[in-house]
Amino acid sequence: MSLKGPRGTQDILPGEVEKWQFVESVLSDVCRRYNYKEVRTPIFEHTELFQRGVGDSTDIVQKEMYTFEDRGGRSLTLRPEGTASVVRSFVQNKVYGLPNQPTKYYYFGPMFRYERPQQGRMRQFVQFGIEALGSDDPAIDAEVIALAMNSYQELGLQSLKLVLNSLGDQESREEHRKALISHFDPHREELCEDCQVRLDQNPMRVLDCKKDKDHPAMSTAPSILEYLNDYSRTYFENVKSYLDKMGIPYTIDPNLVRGLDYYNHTAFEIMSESEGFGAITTLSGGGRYNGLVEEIGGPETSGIGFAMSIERLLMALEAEGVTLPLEEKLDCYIVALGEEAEKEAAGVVYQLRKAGIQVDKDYAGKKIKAQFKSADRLQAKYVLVLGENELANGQINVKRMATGDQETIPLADVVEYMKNEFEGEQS
RNA sequence: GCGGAUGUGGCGAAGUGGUUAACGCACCGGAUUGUGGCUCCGGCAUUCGUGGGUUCGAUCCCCAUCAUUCGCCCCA
Repeated sequence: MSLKGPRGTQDILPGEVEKWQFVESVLSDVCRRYNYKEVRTPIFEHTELFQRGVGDSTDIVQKEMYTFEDRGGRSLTLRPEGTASVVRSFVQNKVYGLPNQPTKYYYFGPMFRYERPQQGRMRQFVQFGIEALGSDDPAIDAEVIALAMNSYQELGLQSLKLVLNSLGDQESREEHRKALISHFDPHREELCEDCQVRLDQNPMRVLDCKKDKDHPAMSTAPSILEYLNDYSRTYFENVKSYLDKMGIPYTIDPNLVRGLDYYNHTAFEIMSESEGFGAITTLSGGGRYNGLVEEIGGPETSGIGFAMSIERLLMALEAEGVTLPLEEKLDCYIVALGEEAEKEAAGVVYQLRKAGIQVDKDYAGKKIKAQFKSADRLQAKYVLVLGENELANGQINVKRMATGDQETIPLADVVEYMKNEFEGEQS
């Protein structure tokens, strides 16, 4: 094979795609209950949107974007995440002016990052995410987290860990930033190269460096939580108490820093604690991004959201041995014998399908035995046999595969008969 | 961007410097003349990721390249 799909992409074939459809339907239904509406935005945007939205100093913008120039000389980028686009859409369509704020959206679709693929990391991957724009009530932070946890639980995941932190507001962060710099600066030379850069650009990110995590200065580093001003502290306390009321357990991690620049106040990640999940344990992450809407050119509007990777969700389901309730059985397979019967069978198939029954037949000219074998492999619930004998008598043979019972009925009644069979089955 | 592992027919997996490259699964056909899941028999014929080199000769040795995969960084 000379032509393969690009690196880090995958085909999702039947057998696997049903899982995606199922997951998608469950997530949509959770959103319906929380009253989040679907929004669909383009998968490419002006590069500038991500530079401003996600942040110039982030890894995503610095080295992971799929950026290209179109024929008109515009710089476009395949979206690396969903929030920037949703916010852009919110501003562009003046959604902030509509009644019924906050605006609660969800989305589902492919994202693109130029990275080295490994387990749970693809260059094209699918995210499900939600955004709540226009409220700075801590209750909605809790709602977003609840929706995330609820989604995983609904799908059957057990080994989850919710990690929570507050990054504070602008003022708190500035104080904390100063404290961090004066704390780490004396040790500057002992830190890894990346951290030396981080110390200048975004000292908070030094905290979640895995290379330097054992450095003595790490454990004594000033925590953001100690630098929260009154508003930020109260806000965080309220978010926690809402979670407590809902009975959602969480772990506070003052070192949880999200990789995107736009986060403030509430930040959270959900990890899988399942054995054999692989090196990457983060299933989803999110947080508050007050100020992002203005950054994109809209009115002062607060926002919070989160995104999960469907690939990682499916990995977690696999790791926990969760089996999704997927229907694989075929309703009905029709076996036709002889040229006349073939023609007649085609009509029967058409009528049954129009009546809502799932039907398939042989198109390879197989003999009866082989046709039955196909039916068996497709896990057909019923096999209808139409041969010369039946044709001559205006009848058709109906076999229930699970039991092997069969009976011959008038050909004219077959649609009604099968409809009754399936109605009975569902009740 | 860095490091390790791997690359044989649809899939899984042996193997050797030298004529016909095991085997298992799957698939197709037959034994069974109009009825599936078991058994038996047969078929699936040239291909050893790609390019170059060493050699009388390479799937097996060397180099390069590509791809897959695991991990680091970072994230979803």
